[in-house]
Amino acid sequence: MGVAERKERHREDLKNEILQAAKSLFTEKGYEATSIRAIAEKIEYSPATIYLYYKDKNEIVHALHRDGFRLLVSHFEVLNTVSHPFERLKAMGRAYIQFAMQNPDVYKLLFIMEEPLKHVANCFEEWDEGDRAFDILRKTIIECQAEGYFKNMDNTLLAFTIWSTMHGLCTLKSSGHLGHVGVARANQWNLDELTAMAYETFVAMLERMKT
Amino acid sequence: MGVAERKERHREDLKNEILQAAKSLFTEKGYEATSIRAIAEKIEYSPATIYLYYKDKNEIVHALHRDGFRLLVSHFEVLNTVSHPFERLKAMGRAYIQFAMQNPDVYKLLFIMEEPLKHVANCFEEWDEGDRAFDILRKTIIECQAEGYFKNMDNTLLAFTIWSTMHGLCTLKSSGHLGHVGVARANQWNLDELTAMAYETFVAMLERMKT
DNA sequence: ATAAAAAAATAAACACTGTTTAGTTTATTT
DNA sequence: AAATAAACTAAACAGTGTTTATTTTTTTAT
Repeated sequence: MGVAERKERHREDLKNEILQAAKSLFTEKGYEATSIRAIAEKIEYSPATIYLYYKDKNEIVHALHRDGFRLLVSHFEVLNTVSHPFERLKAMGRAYIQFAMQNPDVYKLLFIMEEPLKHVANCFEEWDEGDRAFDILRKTIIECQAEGYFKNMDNTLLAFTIWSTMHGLCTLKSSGHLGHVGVARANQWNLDELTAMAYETFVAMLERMKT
Repeated sequence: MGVAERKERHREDLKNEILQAAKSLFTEKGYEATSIRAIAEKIEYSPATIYLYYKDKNEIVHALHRDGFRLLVSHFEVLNTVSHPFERLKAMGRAYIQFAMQNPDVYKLLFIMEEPLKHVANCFEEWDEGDRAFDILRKTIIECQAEGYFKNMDNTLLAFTIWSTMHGLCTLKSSGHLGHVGVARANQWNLDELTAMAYETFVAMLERMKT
């Protein structure tokens, strides 16, 4: 009865091979510029074969979306070693920016594209990794409040605000908008320095939120 | 010699007609879902005619990009009547969110899509409206500093930070991410309320930046 | 008014895209 | 060895942005 299992394993292998090919092409050429035909050529199968393993292009995107959130959560997990909550919060911000810069296409998939999110909304049964990442932030904020930070502030609202700032910073940077206005007005710094310093400006604001 | 001028005027009319058709279709169906053929059908010309007036689809997008920034700047201009700089700053934030909510497709064109920005970068001669909008924010911050706000903070960096928060809030809201995590954790508010309150949370932070 | 020149508009094609259908090849079971 | 099931693919469909050759319309000159 090991035959069925071997075949099943082979199916899973090919499914994963498609995913890896798609991931590498998305990273190389971007989502819109990657065609099913290109993915098929990379794995040396016909385009129609892709559709035996994935319903459509969106399903491939969704699979990468799920993997992307796992990557982000694992990226955050090492920060559990930082015991002081406010230090951990500051490190989370830097880690978020780092993640966005190191994986721009994954970031796009997770937080910019609308299609993958719609798919998640239709899958009630499965636990959403995105929610988990948000709860990590919220939990850290609550711990900060126990240390005297952010008194009388709603933790969920503050989490939204902090997330917004991080997301805005990352997207304005990678879309080129920060570079466009930044080069002319702050030419003593390069783009990465500018991003880092804008974040430190925000941290300075958060630091004043004690008592 | 009025003949050439009349013809020129007719040319401009058609050019503008294409633009308006494109704008309405973009707003209705979104950028990617709007085809040249659909624009042509709307103005009742053949698809090829579009290319006599615009080099390609990007040039149409770019023209709308320019108009969009003019709209944004004009949206901000009424705020010059607010004399107190910090009040003006707060109002600018609300106006920014309002603009993004009322014109989601224009907002996408201005601050999310990368193509139009690249085009602007290649046009050194023309004054960029986007820069102007940023300078309005920066000028307001400088005036706030004269009133005792944001001491020892770099105005450009602070402008980036504030812009990032606004941009992050608007994009996370309209992409559905805010709704996705928000509905479960803050179901006493609807989406618009949630956005407004996250902004007020940020304003509360800015308010503490005095002295 | 008529023929020549110029301008404006288009039909048809090209090379792509995601996706589907019908058919062929390969592997397994009886 | 024949029948069945699984895996794969060639070819097509309807759509995309864009280009080329051609036709229609308008203007100019005789």
